[in-house]
Amino acid sequence: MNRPRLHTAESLAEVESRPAARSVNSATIASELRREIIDGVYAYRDRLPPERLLAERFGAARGTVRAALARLEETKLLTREPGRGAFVRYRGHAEQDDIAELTSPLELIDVRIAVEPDMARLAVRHANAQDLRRMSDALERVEDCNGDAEVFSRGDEAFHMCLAECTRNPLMLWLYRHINEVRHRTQWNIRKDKILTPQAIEGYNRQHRDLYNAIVARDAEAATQILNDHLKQARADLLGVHP
Amino acid sequence: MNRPRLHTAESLAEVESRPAARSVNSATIASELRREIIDGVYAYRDRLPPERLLAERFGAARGTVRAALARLEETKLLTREPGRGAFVRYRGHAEQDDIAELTSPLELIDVRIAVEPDMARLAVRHANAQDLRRMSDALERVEDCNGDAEVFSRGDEAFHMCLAECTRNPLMLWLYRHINEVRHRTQWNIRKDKILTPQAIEGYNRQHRDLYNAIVARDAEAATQILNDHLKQARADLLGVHP
DNA sequence: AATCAATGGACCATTTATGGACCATATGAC
DNA sequence: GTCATATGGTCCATAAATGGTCCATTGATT
Repeated sequence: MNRPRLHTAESLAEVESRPAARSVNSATIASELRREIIDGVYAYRDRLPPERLLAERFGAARGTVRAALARLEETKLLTREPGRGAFVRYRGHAEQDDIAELTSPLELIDVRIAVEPDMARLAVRHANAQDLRRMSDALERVEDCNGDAEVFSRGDEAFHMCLAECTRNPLMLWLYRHINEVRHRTQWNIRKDKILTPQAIEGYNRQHRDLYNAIVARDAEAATQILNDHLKQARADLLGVHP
Repeated sequence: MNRPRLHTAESLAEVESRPAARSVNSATIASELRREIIDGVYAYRDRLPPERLLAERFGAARGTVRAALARLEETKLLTREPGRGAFVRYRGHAEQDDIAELTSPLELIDVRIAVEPDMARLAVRHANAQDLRRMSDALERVEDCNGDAEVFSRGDEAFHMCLAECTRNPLMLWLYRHINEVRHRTQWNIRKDKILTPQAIEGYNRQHRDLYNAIVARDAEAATQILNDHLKQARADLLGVHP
């Protein structure tokens, strides 16, 4: 039946909900909304109430609210999209929110570049025979993906997870589990098909094999270098797909 | 969470025109369901209520709920199976073991050596003026420890935390918060007095100052190198106290 | 008097939500 | 096995919501 047609006669009842004294100017509205955004009243990617509702709430005209929103948009706290609404762009406290939702693919790869090369060094130092066997298994599985982006992606995750296990460092393993979780759950995986062409997969697999050999040979410098190249390449592929 | 509308005295005027006084949009529905999944309202492998029921609960059309569910499925929190329902795919991290208890100081420093040097590189790339100011403040505080190991230790934690914030990378920040938490809570802190002699503290502070200057100068290579030396020294000091 | 912000109203283009209907599959009762 | 029911998957035409824009008017400050 009839849906939200809110702003009808209730405006009369809302006389008290706001001070609504003459402090109705765009600046105060902007600062109040800014505070609410930073305080997390509206979380990252949440939609703010429609301009018409905000106008009612602040006892101001819609144009005034629009001026306030424009300020917040300039400050990068908001983005506004015609027909859709105003959305929070400010990424507040990662502690309470879903970290996978807050992390962009570029930020993810930057973290991986920071962690994994030296993780390979630790892996060389601490991997035992059983670790190497598991790594070899993972390597074969990811090489058997036949160019399927989805299968490769899962196998790749498992392979890198193996590397983390090779370090035999519980904290490192804990950290990488979470990195991998973010990687697995990041919504931008949509681009995978564009990035993971059969040729790209072949290249990645070659690097995987090289990395495995370096670890078996206990060549820490080579392993670090290979993984660094591997991730830098992934970063370049990520950037190259859009602009 | 974000219920801007307050349902106060609307009862009289609102005979029937509003089944649900919320701004119904697929994004908020998705956000609410995601929160419930992560909070464990629906556990791993649980089935969510049927779409038609959810639609009723949220006062939205089924299509709107479906849009929200589609989003959750993209981020791998759900799987939907025709004829059966929508099932939670997210495994809440059991967090059974306290990672701080499982980590030795050597393992901790190994992880820090892996993470922090490249973290400094990201900091150089992304720090803004406000970040640098905060870092400068932290630097002064840690330099004012007067050789007190405990005070230095806390200030040092804050300084390195500042560095993590300089990266402006939410995932990196999230990870380093946990590294720092482990560092703070690890019980092996007993050796601190043996390691953190006034002379050692002085040396560390010199490196801190150098690191800060390198970041201000946007010299990524120097910053990386300094932090690497800094942590390698800490590692050596840690090992040197025992053998 | 001039200026400037705010107001209130109207209209536009875009996007989303709605309310059906029908289908295919899965599950359980018989 | 058969059937009824429940569930997700799909499609469609319509309605509603939303930000973007313009404009004449008002009120306060300068």
